[in-house]
Amino acid sequence: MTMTDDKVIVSARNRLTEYLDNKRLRKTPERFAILDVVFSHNDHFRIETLYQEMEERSYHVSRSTVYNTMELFCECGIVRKHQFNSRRSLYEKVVNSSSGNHLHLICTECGKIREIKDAELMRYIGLQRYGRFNASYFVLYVYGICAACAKRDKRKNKTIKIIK
Amino acid sequence: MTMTDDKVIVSARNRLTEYLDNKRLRKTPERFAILDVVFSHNDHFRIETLYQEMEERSYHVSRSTVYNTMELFCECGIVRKHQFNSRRSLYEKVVNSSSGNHLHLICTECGKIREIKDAELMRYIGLQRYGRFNASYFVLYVYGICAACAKRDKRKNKTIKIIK
DNA sequence: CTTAGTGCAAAGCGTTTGCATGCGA
DNA sequence: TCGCATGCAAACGCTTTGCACTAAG
Repeated sequence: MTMTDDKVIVSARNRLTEYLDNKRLRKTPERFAILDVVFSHNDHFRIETLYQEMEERSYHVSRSTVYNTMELFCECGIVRKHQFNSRRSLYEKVVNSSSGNHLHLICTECGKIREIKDAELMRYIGLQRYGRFNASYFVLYVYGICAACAKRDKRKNKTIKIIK
Repeated sequence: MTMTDDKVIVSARNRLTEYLDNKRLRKTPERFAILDVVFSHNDHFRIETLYQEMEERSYHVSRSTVYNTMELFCECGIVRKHQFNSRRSLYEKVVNSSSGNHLHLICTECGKIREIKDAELMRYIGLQRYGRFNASYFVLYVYGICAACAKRDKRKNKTIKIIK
């Protein structure tokens, strides 16, 4: 079930090539260079991070190109864009059709994001039908308080009570 | 099960009052005036819209106050903030604990958002447990192509084929 | 009387846009 | 050659911030 990193990136390159062929778009070196950097990440990443990493590899691309390319990747389905907070977007690679359909636990206090795999729940959601709406993928965000923050809050509340 | 609009707003004012009391925050007239405008909406709305509507009512508040207040309302749980696209945030009122837990169908082509109520699915998701993470609410976004866009795409593809 | 809350304007910053240039097909 | 892509810098627009002032408790 699990692919090696090598196979994952090769598969992604193939998917991109196929998509570009279908849409009659150009297979520019920039697109494939950015794809490699994208797939070196195993968690969420920012646009700016990608840009910096490209610079570190001495492969210069403009920020515009990174933005354009990430939009293309989204349409192609090899990455997914998230808007957890208003300021900036976070992206994540999509290894296979089911890898993107996980749920995110988002702490409303510290903002930390944890991914959870729940195959059964995901299957349940995936089986739903929404009339004439043609669903391609879905995202489940669960907001709440993470264990660390809950612990901290508890301590703080105790202190306050003692002071009073 | 359904409350009249009057009861909904009264209930919201009470919830706000209680929250402000607990947190030892001030019950300013601005907060309650904004609350009224918020609850005049039955769908998603923007910050700027709230601001304009306050002006129309000849009740001037600064944009900062609207932003501050909406953040307070989020913490209080009477509104929910959504980041469907990167540009701006959309808000919606939360009438009761279950009203916020619906799913959003988001068209990736035209950006239109439709809300769906699926009590069974919502209950199923709500029953899940996530270890030490204390879940308070969740949001399900389903991305895909809406009926209108699908129709338009179909037409367009036909035309292209004919031309070729 | 204290200080949380408000108003205003400016700053911040991720993202988009316009246009000249470059390069894949 | 054609026009999609890229690079660069400026513009954009939502949101945040700093500071003086106001008013709730």
